[in-house]
Amino acid sequence: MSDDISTRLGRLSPEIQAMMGVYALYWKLEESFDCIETDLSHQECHMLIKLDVPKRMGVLAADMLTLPSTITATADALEQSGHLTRQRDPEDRRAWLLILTEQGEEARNMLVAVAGELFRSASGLNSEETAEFARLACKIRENILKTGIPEGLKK
Amino acid sequence: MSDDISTRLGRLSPEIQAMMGVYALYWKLEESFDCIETDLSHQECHMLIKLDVPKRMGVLAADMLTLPSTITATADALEQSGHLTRQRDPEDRRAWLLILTEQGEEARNMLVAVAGELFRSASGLNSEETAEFARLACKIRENILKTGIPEGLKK
DNA sequence: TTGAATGGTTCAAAAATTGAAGTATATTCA
DNA sequence: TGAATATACTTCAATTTTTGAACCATTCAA
Repeated sequence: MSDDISTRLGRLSPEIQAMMGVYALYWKLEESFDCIETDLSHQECHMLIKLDVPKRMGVLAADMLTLPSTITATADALEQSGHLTRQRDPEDRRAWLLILTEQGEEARNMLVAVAGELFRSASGLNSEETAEFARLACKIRENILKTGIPEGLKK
Repeated sequence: MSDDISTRLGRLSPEIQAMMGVYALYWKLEESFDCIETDLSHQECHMLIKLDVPKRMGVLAADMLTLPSTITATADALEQSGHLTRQRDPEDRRAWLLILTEQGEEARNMLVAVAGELFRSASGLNSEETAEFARLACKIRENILKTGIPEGLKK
């Protein structure tokens, strides 16, 4: 039964296999986020996890591949709930730096711990495989942050 | 500048590094989907790609970790646009099998080809790394399809 | 053959995302 | 210098997507 799945998957190109794995993992992780005891939205969780150090909103928008207006909404919510504060970037007073409060730090630590646990149980990989997967994932992430939209595919 | 990113990422656990890579890749791929010349929604693209062989709607719902009602809506749209047909599953007449039409097959082939290209350019991995990544991704996907929600995290 | 379970549908409410127009600060260069 | 342009973020209304509860039809179990 599950061999069926394996054999069918085997016939797909490695790229599509990789993509399907990524989608399955993403969807699973998102689903699991619902189970975390917290009243944060998914987008709010993502932002908290990304705020390991203060960051500009524009940087977050680029990183999360979303529009500035979405970042504004999410930051508003997190500011409202006391998880972060806005502070003008002294380097460029047009920009805001988002800075976690103590409460925000606590929430972030909890999320990072739970997310790590989620990855372990969702992926089922051992620590060696996890390390290898992480290595490639980092490489991919750096490539994505470095490059824009692939040529020939712009709107 | 980008060393900054690398060093910061290096301090995070492999699990979180893996997750961040997965999120970056997922977001990038979704963004790139917008650039594909087609009037299919993302969910419709996902469904087409998953329909390498006829599948029940329930199977798709489980696979895409979404609600039956979402699958119904997506299938309606794809049926409307002539990409697939519904056919009662002879094994269980409550269930529908979703079967691609010729037009659906064509669209799927195009999507699979473009998606492969997207993965290559977004990830920046060479073919050896891609194969390794795909291997782990398949393993993860199988684990996810096999297991339910991780214990202790149910609502 | 009746009651419970399963596979899918409907539809209205809720949530998330978009995009265009606006404010404030920076930068450019005539 | 200062006028024009670009950048960083905000606002808000419209669109899109997702959710979830009530529902119908078929199957399974006793």
